[in-house]
Amino acid sequence: MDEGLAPDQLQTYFALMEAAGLLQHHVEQQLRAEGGLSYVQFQLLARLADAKGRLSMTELADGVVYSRSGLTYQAGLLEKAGLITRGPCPDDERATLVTITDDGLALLQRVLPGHVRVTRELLFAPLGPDDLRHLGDIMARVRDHMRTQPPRSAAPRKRRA
Amino acid sequence: MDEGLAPDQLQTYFALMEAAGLLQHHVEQQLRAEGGLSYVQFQLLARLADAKGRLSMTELADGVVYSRSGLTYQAGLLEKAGLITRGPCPDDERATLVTITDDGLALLQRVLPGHVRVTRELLFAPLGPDDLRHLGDIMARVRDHMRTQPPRSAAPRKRRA
DNA sequence: TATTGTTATACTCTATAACTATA
DNA sequence: TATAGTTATAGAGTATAACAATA
Repeated sequence: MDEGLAPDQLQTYFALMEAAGLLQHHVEQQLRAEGGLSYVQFQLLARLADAKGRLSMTELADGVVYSRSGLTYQAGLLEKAGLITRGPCPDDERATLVTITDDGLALLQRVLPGHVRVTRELLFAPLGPDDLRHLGDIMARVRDHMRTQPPRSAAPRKRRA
Repeated sequence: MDEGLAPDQLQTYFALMEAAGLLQHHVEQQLRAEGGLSYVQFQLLARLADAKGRLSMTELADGVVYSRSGLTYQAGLLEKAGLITRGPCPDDERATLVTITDDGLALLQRVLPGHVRVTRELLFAPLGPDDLRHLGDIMARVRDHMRTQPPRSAAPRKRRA
């Protein structure tokens, strides 16, 4: 099996992508309806709430957004909504430190129950304790592996639509 | 545990979402670079290739796109690129039947090896045979469960950014 | 020179509603 | 009336490149 995927690999891949897509779609609907947030914005707020201190723009972007300007755009929206603040960094005057506001934390709290509800009903409902253990172990390993992969600068041919 | 998620559930959920996001991002880069296709377009072509016959627009949209006009837009692009054709349906004159062209099939073939390569290197590299079996079984069950869930018309409160 | 962040801009994609035509 | 598909249009989001300021 040097090239191509075995049939069970292909099925697993497609099942994973479809399930993740459906889950993300439902979660985005819930976040939008109950908090006016996109999933990216939710991720940024959650990351800021987790890192109780402040994060630089670069640290905040990591893994969530794939371009500098993309984060500047989102941070602009969140700041305008009063959910975060941006300020100078004492250590490095080039950097901007981002902090979540009390309103931001409150919004996160308001949105979380529904978020958890959707996740539980859609993802965990059909799984037993063993499934959960296996899935958590596997996905943690996969995620860690992906994080350490080089950005893969591949860009060979290019044609068509 | 009637409300909220256990810590291991939360970790599993986040690991799944991050891994799926990273995988999708890499796959999209590869598809764009080697075939000029978005992931949605790839899904549509793959679905058409799989269903060797023709599919109506509604059948084609199912699960991939969440609005009628979204599919019309994508189908317009694919047709303009010569990858699909649209024609009338004998059974139901309201419907449009979509077919993948030889060029569409050829493009799919050209893109598939790289697609498989990314998937193997990113998703399957860190997994053993048991992992693959577990993951395939779990995700198939989760996907099937999600498919049968009602569209959940929830849309309670609505505020903020 | 390299890095942090912003801005300007163009582009892709999606969703809503209005519309046509057929069942 | 309900359904299949298209169109018009507006809005959100992303990426590229050029830029300013600091390391």
